[in-house]
Amino acid sequence: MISLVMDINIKEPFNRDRQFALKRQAVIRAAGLDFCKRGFHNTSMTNIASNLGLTKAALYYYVKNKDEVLFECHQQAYDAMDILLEKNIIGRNGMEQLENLFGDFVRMLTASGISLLTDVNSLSDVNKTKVLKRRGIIERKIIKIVKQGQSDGSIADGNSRLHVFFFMGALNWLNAWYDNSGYFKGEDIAKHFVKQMKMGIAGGHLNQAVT
Amino acid sequence: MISLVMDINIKEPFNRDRQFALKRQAVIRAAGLDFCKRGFHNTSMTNIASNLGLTKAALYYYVKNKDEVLFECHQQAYDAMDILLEKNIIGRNGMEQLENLFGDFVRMLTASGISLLTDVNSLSDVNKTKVLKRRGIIERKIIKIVKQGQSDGSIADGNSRLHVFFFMGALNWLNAWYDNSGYFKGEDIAKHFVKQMKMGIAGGHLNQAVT
DNA sequence: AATAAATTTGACTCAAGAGTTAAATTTATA
DNA sequence: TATAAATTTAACTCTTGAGTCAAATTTATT
Repeated sequence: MISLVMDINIKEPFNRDRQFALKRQAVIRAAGLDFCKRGFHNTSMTNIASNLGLTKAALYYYVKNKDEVLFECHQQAYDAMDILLEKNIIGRNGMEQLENLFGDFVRMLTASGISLLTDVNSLSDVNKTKVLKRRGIIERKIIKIVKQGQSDGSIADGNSRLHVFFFMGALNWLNAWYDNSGYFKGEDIAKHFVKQMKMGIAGGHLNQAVT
Repeated sequence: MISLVMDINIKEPFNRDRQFALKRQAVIRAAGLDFCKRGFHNTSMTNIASNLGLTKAALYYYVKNKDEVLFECHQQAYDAMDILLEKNIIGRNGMEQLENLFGDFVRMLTASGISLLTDVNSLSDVNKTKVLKRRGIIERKIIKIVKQGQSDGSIADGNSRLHVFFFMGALNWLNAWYDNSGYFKGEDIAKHFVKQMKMGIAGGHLNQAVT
């Protein structure tokens, strides 16, 4: 439906609404990195602003308050995860799906500048409820994949919830220690983590000897 | 060297220094649980005090300031981990040692009321340095066990640091979601987690088919 | 009973940081 | 050039919570 006469992309940088939205996104992402590195309460709005080369007043041109910023950080991460969940509904069996998904999670967290924050208690009550609800939904989707894998034999029996909590712990912790400029390259971590995740819960035909 | 005439234990409750120390420990532990549940900055000194049935002023009879409380929480966890590291230097091979150790970690965290906090950035610079140093030492001890396991063949090749970061992530995350009164019993989690940790990095003779 | 320790009461100081505002200035758009 | 959007400056208000303090009271110890 895109007309060839009227090129949309070339006008993009002149679309102010679009620019506003992009800058807002950048603000959230930068704030997320700050929160991840120093913690929500150890990061002031002034900090966030000056890390962006901005002023506190300018920051408030893009966001309502600090609570909204934290909330949007969570949303950003969950949006990304939802997309990856959508993308990875394919796969020979539960395990294959899970491998792709988990690898994508790691790649997303190490490459996109999106932070998977765990500080839910610093949110206002309303937003905390929303975030926990959404986290629960994502959690259940992952558990569903695991259960599917247990049905098709690609994933070992055992409490599916604990299976998931274990490797999602690795993911949450990754976000805390991972450093862009550090020793490990994102892709290497992804490969390693997928393998360790997989082996940890691989189905019976792969681990009869060990149980 | 303990004289049989002078019984030490029976006088214990009348030893004021000892009572003071015990109460102080209880304060730290209670604070740790609060920090774990709501976060350091979302827990006021008044909160901690009233959760103990005390008054803020009484709290300051036992601790110097809030920074000290957070610092001692970390110390408490690391003291416990050090003891478990000492206890588990035995074992047929690296993996067996690691299994015992990891299981003990889980049991300790689910049973003792000791919290493994991750908020290091809310500490004063001096204490943050101390905590990170100590965490590094413990990390290296665990990595050493893993490397030993890789030598004796009980643990799979691959970056030992990533091996450790993966399952220690599960441990840190456990502390965030575990709830005393919740669905899972500590011992069940321990058994499950040990298994999943083990399978994730089991040595070649156990997982040739999967690599 | 005398003394020391443990704790309460309640009022207080102080600092940090969120959030606001208005006016001036710069930058982009048409 | 005129207009609207983006940003700065700088000063300001308000709230929260850490930490202090002194005097009174309760509890344990000898």
